[in-house]
Amino acid sequence: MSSININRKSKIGLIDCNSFYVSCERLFNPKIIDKPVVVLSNNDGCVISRSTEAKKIGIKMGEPYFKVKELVKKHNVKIFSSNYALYGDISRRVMKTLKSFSNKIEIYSIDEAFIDITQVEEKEIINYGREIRERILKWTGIPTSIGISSTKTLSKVANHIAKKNKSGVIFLKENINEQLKNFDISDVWGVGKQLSKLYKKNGIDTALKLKNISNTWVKKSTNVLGAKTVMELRGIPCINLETQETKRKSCCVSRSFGKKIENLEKLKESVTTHCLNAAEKIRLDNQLTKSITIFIRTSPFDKNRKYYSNSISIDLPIATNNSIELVKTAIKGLTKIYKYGYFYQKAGIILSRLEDTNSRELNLLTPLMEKKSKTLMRVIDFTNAKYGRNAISIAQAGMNKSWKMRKEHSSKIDTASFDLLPKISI
DNA sequence: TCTGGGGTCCTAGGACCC
DNA sequence: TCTGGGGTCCTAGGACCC
Repeated sequence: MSSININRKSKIGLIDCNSFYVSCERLFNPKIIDKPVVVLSNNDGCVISRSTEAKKIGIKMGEPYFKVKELVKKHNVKIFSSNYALYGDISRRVMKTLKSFSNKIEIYSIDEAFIDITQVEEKEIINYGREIRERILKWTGIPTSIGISSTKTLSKVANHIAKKNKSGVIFLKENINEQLKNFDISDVWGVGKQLSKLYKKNGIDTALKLKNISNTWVKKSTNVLGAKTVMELRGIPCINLETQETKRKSCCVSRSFGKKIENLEKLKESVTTHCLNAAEKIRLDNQLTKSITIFIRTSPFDKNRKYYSNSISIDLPIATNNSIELVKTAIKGLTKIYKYGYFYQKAGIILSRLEDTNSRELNLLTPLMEKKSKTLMRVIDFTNAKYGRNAISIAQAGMNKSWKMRKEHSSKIDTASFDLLPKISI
């Protein structure tokens, strides 16, 4: 079964890791446990994870790093560049621990999962939540918060409250309205920037007011998702628990450059590198792509220069996951959208309309070439897995990569390496 | 000087057909 | 001069999430 129906009597828990990336860095660096810590996005661009101490200082989520440098210096905040290999690994450990409680789990993001715990009796529910927290902390070292209620949207609300609560576990059943009354509309799951603006303009500034809005109004003013959110706040489940991990439908690889680039050759290098990475990803999942999109843009923040952004989508004649073929197509597309005289800040590719390799079995008519290229791709993937990404690459990807992103604060922790484990002297 | 990256879903509107 | 209407399918772009 890939999806579990949630009903009014369900108990759905949302487990969310506290300051996840920061917590991961702290695992390997006990000295920073009580210190203000932040983790930066790729290219050391924005703040994407903050410890409680860092939040208190006034460092905001998503803020550009250069804007908080003063605060960082003043309060001696510890800074980390992001290390997704590490976070992915720790995330798998957390999810595995969670599965020791139940298989009725939806892994919602790298640091969040829904769990169906309907079988647990109401009077036991808080204790059960505590047990989950304790086990995850003990087995992985990661602190979590748990919100429990009868719909996903309400358990999100509960989780939000649990984050600010000492116990870390909230069961939302009685006095829901009391809680929703003080719950800001923009913190409701599914209500983003645009919807917030619309709701606030109409005097709806809390979750309770949204809950009590008329069905006709919400359907007329928003879309089905808006209506679902309202129903879910009322305790009427509209969103199922997706227990089966599905394959991705598209695959995007893009990066900002460490410094802006003007030159087509350098853009080609980066697009080539992105293609190789994306192709490897879909091969790993046994997928083929039927369409590739290439996009480039200059910085949207630079008010002194003219903005340029363009993309092109190209359909592949036959679904493929062959790196070389994808690179060739991408370069062709890039050449079409490239304009001389701009300082580019970012480039990327998207593979879409992905399908399973199995859906297209090789048969007698399959050209020999295709079989050969499959073998070549397998060898490349194997070598790169063993000797590090890009051990084998193609010349087009460039050797010195002067456009490479900034990563000045990396903890360089590799969970597959013994050398980096803390040493104990006896 | 310096502003992330990778996804999903929905919908309006165009293309096409009869 | 007059220039339908209704249906389906597809896609780009927008909104949302973390």
